[in-house]
Amino acid sequence: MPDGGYRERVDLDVVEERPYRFRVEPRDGMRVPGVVFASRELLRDAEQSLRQVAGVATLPGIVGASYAMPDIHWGYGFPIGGVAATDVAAGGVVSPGGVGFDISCGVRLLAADCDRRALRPALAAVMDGLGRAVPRGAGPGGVWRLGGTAELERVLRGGSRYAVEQGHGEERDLLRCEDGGAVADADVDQVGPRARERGLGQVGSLGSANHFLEVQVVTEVYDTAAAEAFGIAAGQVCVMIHCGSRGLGHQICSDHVRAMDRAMARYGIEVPDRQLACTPVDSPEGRAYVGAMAAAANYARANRQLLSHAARRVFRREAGVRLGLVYDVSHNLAKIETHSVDGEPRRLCVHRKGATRAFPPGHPDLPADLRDAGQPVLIPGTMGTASYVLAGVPGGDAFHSTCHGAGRVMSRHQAARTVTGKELRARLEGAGIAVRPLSMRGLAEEVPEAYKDVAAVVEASEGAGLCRKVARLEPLGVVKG
DNA sequence: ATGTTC
Repeated sequence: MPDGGYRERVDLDVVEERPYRFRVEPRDGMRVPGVVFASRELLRDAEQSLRQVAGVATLPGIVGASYAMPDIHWGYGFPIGGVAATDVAAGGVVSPGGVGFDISCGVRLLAADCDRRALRPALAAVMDGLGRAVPRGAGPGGVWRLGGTAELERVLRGGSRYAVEQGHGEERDLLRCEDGGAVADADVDQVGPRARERGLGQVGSLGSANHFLEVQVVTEVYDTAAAEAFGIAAGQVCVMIHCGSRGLGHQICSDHVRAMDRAMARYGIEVPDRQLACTPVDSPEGRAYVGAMAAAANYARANRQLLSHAARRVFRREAGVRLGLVYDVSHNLAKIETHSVDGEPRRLCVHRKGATRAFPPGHPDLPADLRDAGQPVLIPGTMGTASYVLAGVPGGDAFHSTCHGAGRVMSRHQAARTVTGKELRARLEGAGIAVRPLSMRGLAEEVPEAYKDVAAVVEASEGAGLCRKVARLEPLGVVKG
């Protein structure tokens, strides 16, 4: 793997254009400016990430600006929170670093047909059941044992749709999934043998780090009409699932970064950081990555579908409660979308890395019952803190994108030095939050103080005109790797 | 994020 990272350069010229919007003036090969939506407070110590915004602005075919969301922080090549669109017909590139290692990492929210008071007597049994039913942590293990590579290929092509066809969900679920539960352009031939091997045993598993399954309660509704359209109300119990494509997506990213790093020179592409490896979307290497990435996207969706199904079985058995899907959306993905550029419709490759698509009300790709409210945007908070449901807004900037969550401000090592897992568990249980961790070390690494304040991220996103708040949720129970 | 450094 190329070992990149920006070298120190002269300071960037960053101008506050208006509240929650900063502009990075073009220089040093930048083809477009940088535009960062954030507060001054959220940009504290963001120098490295701003340099990454500037680096992304040098990519061939980039249009508009190199954008970053309020939860911007340092990532591989692109900043996490980065959004960049390239013009496919004008030699625009696709870059695996613009998607990230956890391809199609995302969030799914289910709403229970009960409120927190009704669940209370069964909560401990539900949490115990979830603790047994939800595979998690590093390495293999998943709720679904795939028959072999042929069935893996059906998952890679069919995503949530295939999982539902096999009995792991309801037909209605697919109406509430981005892209109906599967993207169409998966090319399984571009998924290498190691990725396949790693993917075989992990369908239906959370993974580790900031991934979680939480039982939550809606503690505040900001937009009653949108909340009603989404099927949530104050006091209602929900289940939020945050996970991605596990080792399969990680391996695909590694494989295709390597291939592009080797091929780039042939296309005459130079980038200021090897981690920005890319080739034109319309090239053999570009098409190969896009096809493999789409396969990983479907894998991640099937993963969330299977975990939903596992949670449903536990809720039905332990509490007689039914879970309906609110929405499922990714925050690490590149998609070919049509957007207006200088008044002309253009086919763009929109990279969203730690950024969520946020279609406005009336968008034709939204299901009819969500058309008036706009697309639900699901923001997972840090363990033990609040999560949010947002909605897309008219005129949303950055190709209809908004934030994805709280960014880390403390390293795992640093975090684990501030508290033991045992202490943190006691603190959470004391606050009325049931915890079912796999590892105490892993729990300590996710101490809330290791992250930015998700409420500030959401405020800045709304203040920047990228989305609006619909509801706030707080955890009743956490299942973690 | 990740068979947490091929």
